[in-house]
Amino acid sequence: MRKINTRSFVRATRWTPREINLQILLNLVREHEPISRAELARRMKIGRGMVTYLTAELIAQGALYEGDRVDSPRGRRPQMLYVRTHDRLAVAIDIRFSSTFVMLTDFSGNSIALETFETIEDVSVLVPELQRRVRRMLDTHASARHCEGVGLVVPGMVDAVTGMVLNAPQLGWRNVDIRTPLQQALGMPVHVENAPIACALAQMWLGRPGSSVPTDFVYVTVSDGVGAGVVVNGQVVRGQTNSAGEFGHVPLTADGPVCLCGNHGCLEVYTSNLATVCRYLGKDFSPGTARDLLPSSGVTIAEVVARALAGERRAVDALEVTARHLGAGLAVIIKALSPTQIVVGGEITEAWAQLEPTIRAEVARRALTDLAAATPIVPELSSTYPRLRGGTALVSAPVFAAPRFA
Amino acid sequence: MRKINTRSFVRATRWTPREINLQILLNLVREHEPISRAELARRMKIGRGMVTYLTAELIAQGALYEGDRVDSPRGRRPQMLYVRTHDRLAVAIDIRFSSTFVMLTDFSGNSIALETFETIEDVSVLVPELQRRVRRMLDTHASARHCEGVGLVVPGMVDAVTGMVLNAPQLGWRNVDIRTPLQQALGMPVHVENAPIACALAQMWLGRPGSSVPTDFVYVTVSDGVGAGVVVNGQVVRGQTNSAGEFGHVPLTADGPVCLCGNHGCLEVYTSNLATVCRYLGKDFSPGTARDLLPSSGVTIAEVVARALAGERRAVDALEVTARHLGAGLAVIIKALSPTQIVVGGEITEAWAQLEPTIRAEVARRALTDLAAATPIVPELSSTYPRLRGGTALVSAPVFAAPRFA
DNA sequence: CACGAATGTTCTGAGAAAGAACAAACTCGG
DNA sequence: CCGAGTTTGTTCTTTCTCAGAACATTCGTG
Repeated sequence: MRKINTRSFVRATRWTPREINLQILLNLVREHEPISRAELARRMKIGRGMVTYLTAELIAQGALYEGDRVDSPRGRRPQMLYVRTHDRLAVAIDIRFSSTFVMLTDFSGNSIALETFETIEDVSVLVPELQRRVRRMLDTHASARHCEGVGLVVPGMVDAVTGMVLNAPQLGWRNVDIRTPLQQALGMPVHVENAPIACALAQMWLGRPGSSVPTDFVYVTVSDGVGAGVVVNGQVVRGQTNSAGEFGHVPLTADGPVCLCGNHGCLEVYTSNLATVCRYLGKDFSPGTARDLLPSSGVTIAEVVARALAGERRAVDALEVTARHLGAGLAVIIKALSPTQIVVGGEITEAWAQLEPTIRAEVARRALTDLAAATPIVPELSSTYPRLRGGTALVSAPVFAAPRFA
Repeated sequence: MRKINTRSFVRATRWTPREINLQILLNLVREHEPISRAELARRMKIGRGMVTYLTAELIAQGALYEGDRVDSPRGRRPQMLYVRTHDRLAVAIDIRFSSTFVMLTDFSGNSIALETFETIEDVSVLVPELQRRVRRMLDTHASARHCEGVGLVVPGMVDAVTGMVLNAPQLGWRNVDIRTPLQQALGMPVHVENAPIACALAQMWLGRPGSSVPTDFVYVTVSDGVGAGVVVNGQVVRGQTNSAGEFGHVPLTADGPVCLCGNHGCLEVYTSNLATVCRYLGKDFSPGTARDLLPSSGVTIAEVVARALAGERRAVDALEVTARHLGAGLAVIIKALSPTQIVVGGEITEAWAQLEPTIRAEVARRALTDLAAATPIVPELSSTYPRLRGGTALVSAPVFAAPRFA
């Protein structure tokens, strides 16, 4: 659902319908490709002549391309249209607590190359390193295909307009501008976004063709912290201070463990990967100790999940408790926003089969209505690199999303 | 911020810009009235000719009217335009646990007549009673002015499309259709809406002229229950199951008193009027006893507020505790949505001066950032009948809100 | 190989926005 | 009292896009 904001663009001009129709057409192709001009005309209830006119412009822009003619029962065989994605590239970068991932993808999110290195927190060192790696990747793999931008995903709040990283505690960044230097170094547009929002955008714009764009859902990321990307009426919710979706710091209890944010009993202190690992190790979770404890113990969340899948009792129990609290957190989201769907991302989703019954039961127990209790909750496996898909979406989504009118 | 949904209306036609511009123009007049054509042209950055053309249509439709010419320093004196509200009427009905309010208002929410009677829960008795009262009101006070509809506000979930009351526990209504019979009885359109959402709509569309339409805020109602109307990107959030905004049932503690919804420690069990009165009376709050206890004790929330204002220690303390928990609840809303403003409605706002410091302190203590902590929290006094204003908004808002394209 | 049927293109007309030109109404200064 | 200057509001012409019809293309079929 794309919107035209009649407040920010002051007026509709003679070209407004044209821009709207171009947008609708592009999205119809995106959702139904391959699709013929005649079919588009039927769906949009406009003449085929108009479609010819509009597609010509989109083809000239390089947004669509014509495929082969395809068989049809009778009459002239239709010429199919496709969204041009395979030769338009994007670089997705995911900066996390310990590792940084760099992936070269095409516009539909298909991986072309992937690199990993230890996270460098000093921006003045990080930017040249990224520059070297991205350059090399493009030289090696791009082969004449054009890279249209970089999508940088960070664990923390980001200003939507300036791209400033306002606060990313895991990286120790406060009011860091990485966009400007990286943009200069690489000579291409750089988009910076908070991880859950980027993941939500990927859900919207990199979903399977044929499925329509989801318009009311919440993407919950469970990693070192717990965050959420909220989409309402087809628009990402950032809030006044770019801090919407901080469901990780919703309190579940008034007297639980202290969280990094200073409050007691936040969802995050029960369900973050740190908390789960601590629980597995039999240690009390506390924000101070966890950071030091975990690396020294050598146990990672992936390890805990693997052991749970192998049937180790202690690991299963630790995840069980995480699932129960996560269910409580999701129940809050359902009460607040009543989304059509909740997508959960993070390492623990690899054990979804074991977690789901507990989560569902907890949600059902707390839901206000049967319908709310039945809210679909689906996992996105971390093996599909959701955050890197989010990075790609940062570059490719603006092509499909609502046009901005000056 | 009005939106045009490019998904539901399939395409933009040649008349789309015209409809958009009519909408923008109408809203500019609404926000800046009185305003001249020349000023509108400057704001919309279009020629004065276009404005003449568009205003002519709106005047013909009866949406605008021309006022007097006013003085200007030099040149031809501009002719001011106004939104036609004073001779367009609406009936607002607020059905509450004990009393039902019926108000005849004009389109800007000015009260013309007000009646109250004891709530009748049986719809087949309620509808004829409402019919009698509305008829009489219109006969007595309308005097040639046309009543364009009824806005009915109920404490509970309402289906946005059908107008069915899905669940209103205070009235004992489940899947009750009051819209159809009332519409037939009165022969005018009836809009049914959940109270917090209606109040939020009133905030958007019946705000003081000169102030722009707020686009990201939450309206929290504190009465027998606690609910919220959520507005994001200029659109009301209803959620999949029409149950968005149920912040009253967000848990503050895991082991607090049991709520009507079956869970422990909901915001509502600490901050609803029932809870506050129970606390004042020194009784433990429990959903079963409260309903019976309060009428028999004869103490109302208004009484408690009055005694607190008069300085009675016990009343002040009871409200203090309510305020602290309310602050905790608002903190959850701020984390979830980061709104630009929170509006609080309900009887307890009459004691706002005493409550505010406590609420603010609690919000600040729990907020994640300084900016979030500074989120404006403003009261709407119940003496201004916010729910009835909401009823009026149900009728008048569609005139200003986004047009629907077939 | 003519015919029907479907797709895709081209052409003409209608209607709205854009903007220039014009009319109206007022102030101010001589 | 009158004309210059200024601002508002109206009218008229131009321009550009949508709408829809007519036309061209390309297939299967008898």
